[in-house]
Amino acid sequence: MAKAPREKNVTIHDVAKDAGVSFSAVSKVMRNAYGVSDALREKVNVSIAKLGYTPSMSARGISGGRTFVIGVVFPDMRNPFFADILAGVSSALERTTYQMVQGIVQHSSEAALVQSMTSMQLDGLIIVGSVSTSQALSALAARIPLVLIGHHLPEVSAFDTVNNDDAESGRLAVRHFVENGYRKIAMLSLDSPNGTVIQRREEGYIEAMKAADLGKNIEIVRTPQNLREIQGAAQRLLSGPNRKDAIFCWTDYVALETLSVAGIGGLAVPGDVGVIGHDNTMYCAFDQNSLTSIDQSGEQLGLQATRLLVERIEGRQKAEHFLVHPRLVARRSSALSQKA
Amino acid sequence: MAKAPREKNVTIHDVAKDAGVSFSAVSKVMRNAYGVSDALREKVNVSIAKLGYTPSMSARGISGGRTFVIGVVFPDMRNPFFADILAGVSSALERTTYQMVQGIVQHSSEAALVQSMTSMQLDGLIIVGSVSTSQALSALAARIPLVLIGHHLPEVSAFDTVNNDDAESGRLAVRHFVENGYRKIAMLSLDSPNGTVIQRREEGYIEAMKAADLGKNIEIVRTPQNLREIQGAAQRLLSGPNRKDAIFCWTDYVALETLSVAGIGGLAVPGDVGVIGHDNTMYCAFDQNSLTSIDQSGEQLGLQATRLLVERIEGRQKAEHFLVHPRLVARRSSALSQKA
DNA sequence: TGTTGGACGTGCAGCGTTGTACAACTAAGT
DNA sequence: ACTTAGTTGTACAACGCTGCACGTCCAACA
Repeated sequence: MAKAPREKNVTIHDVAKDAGVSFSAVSKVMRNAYGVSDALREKVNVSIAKLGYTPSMSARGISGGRTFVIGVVFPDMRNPFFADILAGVSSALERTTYQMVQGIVQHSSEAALVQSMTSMQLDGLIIVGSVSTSQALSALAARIPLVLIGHHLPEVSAFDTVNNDDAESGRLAVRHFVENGYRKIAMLSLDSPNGTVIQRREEGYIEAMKAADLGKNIEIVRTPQNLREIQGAAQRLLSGPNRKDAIFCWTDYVALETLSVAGIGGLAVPGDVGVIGHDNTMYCAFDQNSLTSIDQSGEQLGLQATRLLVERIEGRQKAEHFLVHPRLVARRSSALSQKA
Repeated sequence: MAKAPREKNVTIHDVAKDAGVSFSAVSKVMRNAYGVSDALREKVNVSIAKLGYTPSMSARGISGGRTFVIGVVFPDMRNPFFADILAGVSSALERTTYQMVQGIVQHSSEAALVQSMTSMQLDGLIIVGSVSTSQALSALAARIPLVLIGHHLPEVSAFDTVNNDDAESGRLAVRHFVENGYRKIAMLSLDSPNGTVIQRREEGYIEAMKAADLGKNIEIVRTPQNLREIQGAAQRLLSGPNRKDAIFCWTDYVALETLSVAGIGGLAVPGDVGVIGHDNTMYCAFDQNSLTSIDQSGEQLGLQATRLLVERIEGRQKAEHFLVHPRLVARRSSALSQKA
């Protein structure tokens, strides 16, 4: 328990002493405040550079100033889709003074993580795929600027949202399958506490199935995010007398697992079964997968969310809701009709 | 620029007023300090629960206490290997009071990110695949408890390290190829500013090639982390008169790309070319990849790093260095000899 | 020469904690 | 009743900043 002796950080006082000015003057320079002569600024900057001073975020935060750090919270780090979102956030932040830190909800609860981040006085938060209620999120939004990615609930006004049109995703998949001659189209969906995103995708699937007069073929199987369970579900859909000839998967790695199960079971893709994934992550394009997938442009989502968040930090009050339109990227895994 | 009116957070003072005690008393309860009666503790806890009080990390940090938050910094979020490390960290933290936040070096420099995290008064830092010099890291370690994953430089004493035996990885790959009848074995490596990890892997490869009397076949191609360049490099290795019959890739997605290039080029795996990846990430097991890979157990690395970091935070001074031994997981992509 | 006002620096009161010094009270020993 | 020691709670000075209220100086103008 003995505390190791740590080097003291350089503070604003050290800089002030070195430059021979008051510490408030240094603070003014740091904040680009009014009433600083060029001479003073220069002196202070020299000392800052000499001593390698960097301001303490904690102190900034506690005394009401900006920390210029935003947080991005997401549920899982295995899905490469989140990397796309982060790339968008990252590039939106590139020309600003903001830094970003991430929080991944794994064992810890979303609430606890968000609590930690809030109490670190971050300037704003982007939460991806939140499992909290609108009510809890509104309460949170009263304490910190907030943007949600993947939160479809009707007309929240305390925070902004950025969404893919997930119903359209479902419709796109079904229509593409139908155009390519598939009929017994199932959906492999997610058993999730955060309903809305996946639910919309299911609704789009159902709607398009009915529109194509395939209502009797509708089958949705929900599994948790667990390879074993996904595998089992895919196996069931691809065997027995009621075998499906096409599967729309809620995210790419489920689709890749489905390809794997089909291969092991001796089924040809796309001949015996078509597969469509979601998110168009980098693995789709590999020749051994050649997976048709629906692109919701994670990068766009991240970019827009960041734009909205920064606006909000700068003072915007009125909520904005941004919708991204998905597009289907066709590859071999759904190309029944083109098949020789 | 108008600042939105935000709800004030509940502070230790609010709790004190509600419970009818001094604010110091509340602080004592929070810190489990000596000299608190059960009655007092009870009263305070009731008020805390009632008001939903949570301490401010910023204030804690500034006044020298623990924040119970550690940071994990890594270079990239697309490589699923890092998810394995985080899973390890996460599970090591599960039974403790520590929270974790992540920082991903993308556009921002590692130094700037680490600076931000340090100035947020995190209790400790784990850096994965650092590009900083040992010298800079030692300086950093003087300010904050530090553990490095993937930093092979000799005998640093200011911080702990956790490493895979990367030379052994290279040897394992070559030996396995040789045992399976491959001879013209190339290595697809990384063109990286952080040399040490990949360099060791290359050294292991070279050493084993020489030991197998294949020194004249040694060929190492380094590319940046960019699918286009990787693709080009794989294509070159797999065509022309000097075509290789086996490729050891520094990480799995490079190997998956190599499988893809082989497929497009009409080469059979494992018949015409064998492929081995590194990290044994989840995609290896899919039937369409069935990629032999070297498992360095990211989860172990994360687990051990976290253990060491917590020890250091609690006061350990002497450096420790932990080495993990890799193992090869054989799948179809390298099974030349077993081929019918 | 006196006055006004703008430009520039300084002083200081917070911000929400930690942790130490200290006061008040209690119970036991004389 | 009187000291002693232990136990419990309070007061308060940090910590490193922000941002406002002032004080000082100097130039320009009447």
